[in-house]
Amino acid sequence: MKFAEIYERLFDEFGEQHWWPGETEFEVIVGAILTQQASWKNVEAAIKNLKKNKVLDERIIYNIELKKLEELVKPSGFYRIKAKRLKNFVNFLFEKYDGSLEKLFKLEKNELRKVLLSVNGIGKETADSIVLYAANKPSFVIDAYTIRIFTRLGVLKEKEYDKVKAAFENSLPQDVQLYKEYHALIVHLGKNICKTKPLCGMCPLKGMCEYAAVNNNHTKEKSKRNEKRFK
DNA sequence: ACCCAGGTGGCCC
DNA sequence: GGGCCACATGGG
Repeated sequence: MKFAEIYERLFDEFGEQHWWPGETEFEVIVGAILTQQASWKNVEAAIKNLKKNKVLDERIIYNIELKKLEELVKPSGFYRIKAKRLKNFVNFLFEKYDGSLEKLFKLEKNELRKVLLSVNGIGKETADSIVLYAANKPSFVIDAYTIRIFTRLGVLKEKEYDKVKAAFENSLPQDVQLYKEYHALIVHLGKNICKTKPLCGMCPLKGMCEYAAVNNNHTKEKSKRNEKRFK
């Protein structure tokens, strides 16, 4: 019930987010893998390297030497493991779908999600990002911001990925464009406003946000981290 | 000198 | 099923 209202507020405040920035389906997939726990700025640098060297292509990544690929994706961080993950994906694509994204994307969305999850290095968020932003099928993407923000809002009790995903999908029409925009707006809010401190005065969700609860959560999270760090 | 970023898998209990 | 950890670059 609240999910639609929050979307409206975010959209009114921030407008179209123009996600995903990738030019091709494959570029979206590469971006989805490289952006794991990395800033998009760093991912852009890595993708730029791939483009400059004309490597941003399924078959070329399939054939390229791992060491070479590692060098190119280095700016995105975790570069050895991410190079391996890109290889894992294209290996999967060529061995099971003749290297054809078109064939892969013919799968029904839940089936597509399932096979993507079978690739080592593609977890739930990456799989959903690929289903939604590359294959254009309505699979709501959940990330750390989504769980943090909606828990603080009191809209969510559950923090488990699949349950959170179901909560969004059961409250919204199955609309690819809406799912794309909503996730992008949540990330925008998380990055710019709800990051380290709840700036409720500037937040488009003011009035829905329990300020005290938010503050308490922050304090708890901080002290828990500090406790760990100083031990 | 910290902290954080559009996570994931492996290992342990 | 949950808690920890490694993975690594670039920016605040």
